[in-house]
Amino acid sequence: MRYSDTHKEETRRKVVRAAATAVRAKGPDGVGVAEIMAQAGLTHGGFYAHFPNKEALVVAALEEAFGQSARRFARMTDGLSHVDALTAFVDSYVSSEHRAHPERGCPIATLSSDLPRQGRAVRDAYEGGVRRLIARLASWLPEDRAALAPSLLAEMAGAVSLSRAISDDDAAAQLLADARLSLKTRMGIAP
Amino acid sequence: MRYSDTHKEETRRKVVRAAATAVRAKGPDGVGVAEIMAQAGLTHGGFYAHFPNKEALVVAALEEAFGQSARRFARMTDGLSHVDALTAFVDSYVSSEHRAHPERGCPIATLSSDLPRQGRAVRDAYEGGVRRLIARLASWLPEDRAALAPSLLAEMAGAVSLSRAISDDDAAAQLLADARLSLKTRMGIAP
DNA sequence: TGTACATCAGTGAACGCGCGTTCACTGATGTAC
DNA sequence: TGTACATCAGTGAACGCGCGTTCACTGATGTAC
Repeated sequence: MRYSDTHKEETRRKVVRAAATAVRAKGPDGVGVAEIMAQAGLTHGGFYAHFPNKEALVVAALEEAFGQSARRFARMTDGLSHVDALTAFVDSYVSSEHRAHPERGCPIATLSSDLPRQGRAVRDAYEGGVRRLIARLASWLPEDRAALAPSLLAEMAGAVSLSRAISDDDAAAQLLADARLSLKTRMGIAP
Repeated sequence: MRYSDTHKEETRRKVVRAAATAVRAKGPDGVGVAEIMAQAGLTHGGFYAHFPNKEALVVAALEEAFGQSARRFARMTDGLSHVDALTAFVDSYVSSEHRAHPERGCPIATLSSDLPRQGRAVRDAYEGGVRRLIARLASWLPEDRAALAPSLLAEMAGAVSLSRAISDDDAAAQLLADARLSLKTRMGIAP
């Protein structure tokens, strides 16, 4: 083997990370293979040494994006009580910061309407990510509210998503603030 | 004039209606001009007698889609008290029926993630539709809750949107039911 | 240690296809006489 | 009323372009001697 054992794997990871950003920024059908490869510092021809086709890259990109979110939230909430974890989660998810940066945000808020139109493999990867996020959220909720996790996540993603359609920053911030209060009330952690 | 005065206008309306359905089903970038023209019973070449370009059609399609929703809700809530109108609105928006039919549903629930990536004209048409829907919703709410309209709409659209990512029908129905209850509580009309 | 070789990650030209758009043409229909 | 004409909504071939994918080739690097 003329390259180090990990060389190819490292390249693959670079491509997947570039794809995770690009897919969130432009949607699965809005980015091209060549564009992603260029962002990883490569040319498009080498793509098929790593993936059988574009769909496989989109699947990997989605898993990477959900994984990034998961790791970020795990770091952020590590060691906190359930109540503090929920507060931190809501405050960082339903935020102007998240509204402004779809390319590094939650795939649900960024890709919800693209996904139902994708192929089976992509939809499955997406649904898996959604399910894991719901499970994490449920684990922080009091037992008698854990079943609300899916509709709470829907409210969070819906708020960020709609806030992006509102060009007035103040109006968008107000929407997000109203959503945070509603969410915390439903979670039983409102001040 | 060799055709009736209204002939061309009628054709245009047919095209716009076909586009309103196709755009919601496949997204603005997922449908082709030829496909929409075929669905209106025409060939693609005639398209440019009606629209300067595809973007203009997408704008018209969005306005048509928002208009259809508006007319449907107006019909549904006509003559009802504010409380009954809100109930009817929530029950029909946050429903399994809506989840199952993006192609004739609310553009917000169907296109939220595509829209931020569209051109200016399309985003403006979308934002206009969003604003009108928020205004209608606000007009039904008690005065001291009218400001919640944007975040209520976000919760509704988010619930329908996320329910489409959940393949299990029962789990999706439960999410929608939880969302309806939450919405009615926030509106002050829960039983 | 130095040299020839083998490997394969990556390159870049080329392909087929679908799309938005253009344009010369057609033919149905209203108007003029 | 009947016929020739003018109009223009609609047709369909053709275009340029970008995209996903293929493939013959390159050249950097580890291995064998």
